Amino acid sequence: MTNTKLAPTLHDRAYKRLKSALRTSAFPPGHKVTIRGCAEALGMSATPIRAAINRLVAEGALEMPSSRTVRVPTPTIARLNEITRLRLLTEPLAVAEATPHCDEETLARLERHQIEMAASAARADYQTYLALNEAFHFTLYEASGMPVLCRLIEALWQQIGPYLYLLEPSMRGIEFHADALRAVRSGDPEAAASAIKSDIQRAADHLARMLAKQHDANGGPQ
Amino acid sequence: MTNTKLAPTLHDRAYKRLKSALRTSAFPPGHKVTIRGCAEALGMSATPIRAAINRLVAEGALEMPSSRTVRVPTPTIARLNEITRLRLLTEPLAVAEATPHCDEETLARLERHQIEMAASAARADYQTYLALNEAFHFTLYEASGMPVLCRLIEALWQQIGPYLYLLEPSMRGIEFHADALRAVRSGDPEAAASAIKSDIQRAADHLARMLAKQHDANGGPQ
DNA sequence: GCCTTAATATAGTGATCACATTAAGGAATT
DNA sequence: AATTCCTTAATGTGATCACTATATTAAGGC
Repeated sequence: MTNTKLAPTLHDRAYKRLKSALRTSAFPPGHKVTIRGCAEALGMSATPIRAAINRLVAEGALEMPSSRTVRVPTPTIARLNEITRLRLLTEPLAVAEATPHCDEETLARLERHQIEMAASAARADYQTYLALNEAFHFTLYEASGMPVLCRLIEALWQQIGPYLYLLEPSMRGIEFHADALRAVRSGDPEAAASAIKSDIQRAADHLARMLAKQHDANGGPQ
Repeated sequence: MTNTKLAPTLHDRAYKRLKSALRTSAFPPGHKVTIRGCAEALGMSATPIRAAINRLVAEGALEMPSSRTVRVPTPTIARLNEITRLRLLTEPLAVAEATPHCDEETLARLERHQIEMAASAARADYQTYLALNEAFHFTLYEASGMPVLCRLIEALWQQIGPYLYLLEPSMRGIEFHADALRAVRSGDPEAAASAIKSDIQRAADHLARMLAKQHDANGGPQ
């Protein structure tokens, strides 16, 4: 019992730090991610960084064009559209499946998340808002009892990480969460799925608008 | 231009070897996979093995219960059912999307794969049959132009690897491939999707039957 | 002045080593 | 004979080092 704090390995910490950096768009799109660079930045050796980068590449959060270079994926409208389609396919299924399996405790946690989300939105605290949004969605999804589906959705979220920061100025979507919560409470899977669909669609529309604006602000291709 | 053969790194070779071993059920379910053991078996150092194992864990092909042990996932009926549902959700979509985008060359490749599949089935060459089956499905899916979806489906296939060998005695499913091919040729997305659905459902039914038989051959739980 | 080529810096690949932790096996005691 | 404790073997973690390939830059020639 010399040290009870060493349980999370350096691999985990490196992975979480890098993942968080990607989620918050700390690296610009197309940025080259190097092992030695990250190692120096995070103050650890190359080994845990290597593992973390490998994992993120395997998950699709980073791309490896030439097996020699690793970089942050560049947002494209086509990619965003594809991910949105896949989210619309998978997440409503998770919600519909979760609806009959939701116990009181899960419902209470969802409610709490939703209330705190409204509070953080009022404070314009974007970081907390995003974290709570993720927590709301995934506590709901995990109630489906479909772990493979949950991992799959997580991978999709990982891949829209670089886009998320574009949503900052809006911070809407809570109303759809309320709809979903009501539908789950009354045991209506289709209504719950539909509410989540609206939530996803709204976020995607907003992102597409932002991306298009930013795209022709850069003056077209090349 | 001294050496043109070194291009595939040891990481890749280790990954492919392990992946193939899992695909062909070379390791029994629940088998403990150790870094040093694999390193000695594959005749290489620990470093590439570690990366390969990490990647396979990230992809869900291996599971890591205690961050200290890595093992081959144990097949359960619930897991198989979930993966089947997700396959039925995603793969028909890929086929329907691929149908209008299939050019002549892709169609020719699909036809060739199908013919060779029939030949390998006649020879009872199960390894080749499985490889060609995979090739058929993924050339079709990749014609959809949805790379994220394709990666996702690949992850699902990875996770049914330990189950596949159970299918050995049957080697059916070519008829659904023929249906799918016809539907794609005539530009009917729904019919193509439906054919793939039948293919998946048939394989799943067969697997479930085998799994149930093996399950009560082991005499219930414990 | 531009293109080509060589040299250097940078970064990934892979091996090896030291350390910590856990699991297993054997021996001793009850 | 069974159980418990201690020793030892096995394994993952993390660091470091040597090697190699690639990219960048500078210098020389056309």
